[in-house]
Amino acid sequence: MGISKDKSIDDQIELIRRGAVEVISEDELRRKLITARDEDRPLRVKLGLDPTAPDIHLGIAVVLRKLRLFQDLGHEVIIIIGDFTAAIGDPSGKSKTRPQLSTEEIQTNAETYSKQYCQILEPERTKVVFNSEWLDRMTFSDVIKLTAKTTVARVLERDDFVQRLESNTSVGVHEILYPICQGYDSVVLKADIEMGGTDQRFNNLMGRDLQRADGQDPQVVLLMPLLVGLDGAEKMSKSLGNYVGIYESPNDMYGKLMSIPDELIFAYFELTTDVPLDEIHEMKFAFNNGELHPKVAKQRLAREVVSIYNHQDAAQSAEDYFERIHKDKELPDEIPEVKISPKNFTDGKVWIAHIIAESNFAQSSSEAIRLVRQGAVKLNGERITNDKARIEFQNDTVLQVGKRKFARLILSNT
RNA sequence: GGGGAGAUAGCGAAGCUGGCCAAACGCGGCAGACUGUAAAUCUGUUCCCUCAGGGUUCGGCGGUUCGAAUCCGUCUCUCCCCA
Repeated sequence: MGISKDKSIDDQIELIRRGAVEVISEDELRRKLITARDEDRPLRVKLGLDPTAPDIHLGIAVVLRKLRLFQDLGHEVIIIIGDFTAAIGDPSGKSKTRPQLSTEEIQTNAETYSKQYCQILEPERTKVVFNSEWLDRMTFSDVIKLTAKTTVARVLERDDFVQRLESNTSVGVHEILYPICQGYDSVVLKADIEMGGTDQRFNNLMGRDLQRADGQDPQVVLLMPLLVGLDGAEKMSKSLGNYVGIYESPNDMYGKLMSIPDELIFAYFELTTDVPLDEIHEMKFAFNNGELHPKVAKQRLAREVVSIYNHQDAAQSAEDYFERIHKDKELPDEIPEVKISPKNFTDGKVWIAHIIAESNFAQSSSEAIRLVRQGAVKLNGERITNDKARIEFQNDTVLQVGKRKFARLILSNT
């Protein structure tokens, strides 16, 4: 398995550039690609993953899929699990100091990652390393020598810190070491290319500085945009809950994709599917002329994405399902069962708010009462408006809260 | 080491001449209407408790008082200025 020779360097660069925000620098990238081809030496493409949120979603997939492209072009991918750096907490894009993780948490998260990235990457061409391997072994004097290679002004020039300093928020000393750690990873691995989201710009550039200081050819930095999440506002992230996980069921995935705001449709096409750019531009043109209905465009998007992570026919059945539920307003096929404990029963009757709270559709019975008062609650399709209602409990009653939350109620025996 | 400012519900931010404060307002969240599932818009809601009532909150602890987010003491944390 050698370096791809059936694609011209220009074609390769075009593929690499798809969706990318910035390549630092394209000339260096070209040079590296040429050398790789001529010497038949794969490039070492690095990606650091922070093992904080273990579920891989479409946002991270944007970068992973680009790595897959490099593999397809014959290069080597190195995933760094930032187990050591996670203990520091990446300050990128954060307005606050991040909580530090325990080693056990990091370990479990890292394992989950390893299982999941195979969905996108070719396992046999992917090397996974933990940066504690070298960072943990450094002595204090090693650290001092390393930090001497950059300056405080350099580190403090990044936006996150500037903003935090200006807004009188604390910046921990350990946090300014973060980019240095990450940059040092590149030195140790002799990375040719480092991939990342735009929020990694500073960290990745630090890698170039440190590599240069070490006499290495600095890595090319390839930055992908941060995929905007389902809310259309914030970047997709697990903690914000605006994400689509690549391991989600086709139905969930499809449904979530149908809920993105219209403005995001084409960015999603570009970043999360393999639909050729020409075709995307045609759709966008038709969309702007009012010839292409947004819903139709989204359906295509949802089908494309679902079929990347599932079998072919999954997309179609997810679409049928979606139409049935949302257009025809039928009940979903699979309604999760929720066990209701009999402890709150009197004479076989339960207070409606108890059921809602027990189904986890409300955090407290106060919240449940509010939901009832707002007309959000239905039992077997019938709206309940009396918040004091006590209902006669029957197995298989379908509880609906809001538009999307369903549960089939089952009496538990405890 | 010295001087100063501050910590209020998920976030931001009022209140701080003691009672009318479960605490303004904005954002976010949730729900209803409207729709193409959304978004935008409008409306309601947003500590807990079977709730026309009750209970626990305003960094922690203790005190003054009939009564404290509001006054006093102390502790913890953060920021700024000077050295």
